[in-house]
Amino acid sequence: MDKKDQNTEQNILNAAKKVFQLKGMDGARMQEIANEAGINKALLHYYFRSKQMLFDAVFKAAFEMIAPQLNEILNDESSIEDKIKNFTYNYISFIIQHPYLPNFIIQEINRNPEFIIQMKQNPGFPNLKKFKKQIDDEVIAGQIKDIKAEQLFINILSLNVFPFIGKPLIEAIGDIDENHYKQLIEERKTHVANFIINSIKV
Amino acid sequence: MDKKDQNTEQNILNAAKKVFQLKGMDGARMQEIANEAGINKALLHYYFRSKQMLFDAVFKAAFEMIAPQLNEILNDESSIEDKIKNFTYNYISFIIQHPYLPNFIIQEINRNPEFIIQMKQNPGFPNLKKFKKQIDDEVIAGQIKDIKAEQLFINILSLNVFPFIGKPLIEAIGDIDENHYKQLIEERKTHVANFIINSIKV
DNA sequence: ACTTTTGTTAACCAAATGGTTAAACTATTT
DNA sequence: AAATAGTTTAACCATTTGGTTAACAAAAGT
Repeated sequence: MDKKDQNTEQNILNAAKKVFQLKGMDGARMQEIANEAGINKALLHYYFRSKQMLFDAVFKAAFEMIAPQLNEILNDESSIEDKIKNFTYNYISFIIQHPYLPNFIIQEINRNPEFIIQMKQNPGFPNLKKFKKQIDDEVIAGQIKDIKAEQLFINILSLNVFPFIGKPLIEAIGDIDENHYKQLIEERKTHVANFIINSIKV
Repeated sequence: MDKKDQNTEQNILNAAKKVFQLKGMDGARMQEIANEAGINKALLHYYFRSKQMLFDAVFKAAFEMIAPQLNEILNDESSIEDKIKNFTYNYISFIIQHPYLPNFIIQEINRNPEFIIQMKQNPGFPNLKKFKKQIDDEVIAGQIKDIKAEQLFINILSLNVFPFIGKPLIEAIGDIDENHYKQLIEERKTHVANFIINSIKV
């Protein structure tokens, strides 16, 4: 009935994504993925030979959703101020739609750092080169305060990514409920850019 | 021979800490912990009834190492500028000594958010109240730019915690090797505070 | 000395888990 | 319609894994 049933492979991928992103590689169970997909466990192995291969497919798909977002700040042509504004707004909007993505990727990369080394071979893999040149140039031209491109990049990434990964911790310490958290994240779409730009503008 | 052998319980805790922090609850194996501690697997169950209880002990100990660090910025009496400087410097120095701590705690809280809700009952649990009042007062007094205490807190936490959690990602994107990474982190002991203060100072 | 308690181990167990097999069912080709 | 190829399932299997048991050793108490 469901449109999904017409494409078992995609159906499996969707189910696997759900379970893997929630429980991680180690915590996920093939049976649970099969249940989620409404199929037999053997069928998982028919389409994807092993748990590892199924996981790899899910992880790769997840990373390919994130990579273009990062390239927006790394390789775009606009001024640094516009880039930060656009990136912050777009990234946070995007993650609101896919809240499990950042934690999933970070967690699995930490579990097995070799993953990211393999991904690095990919042509579209984010790269700091261009960004570094732009920052160095703008610093020399006196358009922004003196700052290392690497540090600025880490700061941008931190301010945008951590609030999602650290959600339960932030909620607990700040006595913040689900709604308040959502509202804070919504504000951050513009707040984060202002915060960064305030700090580096001359 | 080893001094550790005199206290099996602590010996087990150390081994468990090592394995759990590296592999997480789901990825850790009781046998591996036993091997790491150089003892029989049954002895783990003699001292800590179950994997869950052993894990709880390790997690609690880990959180109790982090909590006082956070309270430094939340409950200290000094000016906001001094607090940010001190906290940043001390926190980063501390985590350099315990690099697996942030990722372990964040990962396990996300896996089971109920953990942190239990921890919240604890008297020493970090709390935003005092910090919030201080920020609100300093904003009204015109000593710092207009900013919500919650957002500032999230920013401080993000800039300090994420660089450790996102290490492999940062290294991959920035083409940064172990040494360069260490150097960047070292710089951040002061850089982060300057970055934040720059942004909020009037 | 001997009894009791505490600490430690090897062997074992039941349940869970990733993976396989052989059969059945469905769609496509001839 | 018969044969072929592709899809799906129930039952099964080997291994791993958390946990238990019973016996043994070492301290501690008497």
